[in-house]
Amino acid sequence: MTLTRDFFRRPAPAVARDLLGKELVRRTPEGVGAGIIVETEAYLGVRDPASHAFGGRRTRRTETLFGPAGRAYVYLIYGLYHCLNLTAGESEEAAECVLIRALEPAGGMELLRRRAGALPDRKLASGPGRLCRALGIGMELNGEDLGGGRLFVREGRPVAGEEVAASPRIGIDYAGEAREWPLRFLLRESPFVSRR
DNA sequence: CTCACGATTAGA
DNA sequence: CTAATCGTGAGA
Repeated sequence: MTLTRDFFRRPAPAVARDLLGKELVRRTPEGVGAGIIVETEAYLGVRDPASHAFGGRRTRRTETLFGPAGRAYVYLIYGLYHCLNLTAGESEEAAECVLIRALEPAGGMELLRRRAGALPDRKLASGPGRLCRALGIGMELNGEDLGGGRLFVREGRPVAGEEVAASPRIGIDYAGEAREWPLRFLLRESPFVSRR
């Protein structure tokens, strides 16, 4: 039912692709919020100019990227928003991960709406910053094991190959030729993806 | 120590 | 189109 470490201990692009249709669940004292993953991006770690770990950068921030697969890598962006990644890859040295970019809200709607503020349901969790806000994900979850119960991924609905589209990643114009690598995966027909 | 800047978002 | 807002990472 819930995905175990072996699921994440594979190349990041495969993990990113296979996460589509799965359900991300967040448990807090206030209640449970959940959503179906509809958009992801793979980051290839030390060999990916778009990755925080590019070139082997191992710092306080990137430490969890160099740890085991199947954990949350959370960071603050623009001093305002959080982004949620799930660590992946067959070797820890590679420092690969998958960015969760958009969810289709699927549980705890009242809680999600309350945290997201005045947004239509289709935008509640559309975008990496918005989904973290809606699910109540902050730095306290950085390094969190996805088997710990506060945050995990489980089977959602099956996804056929024709439903999946790949495209270049968003917001990495600084990454040279890597900005064209087709490492963004999304459900073609989903109205909940962050961009068309 | 300084300083440029970001895997984003909301709003004009 | 720009502002918001602060931790990070590189370099002096």
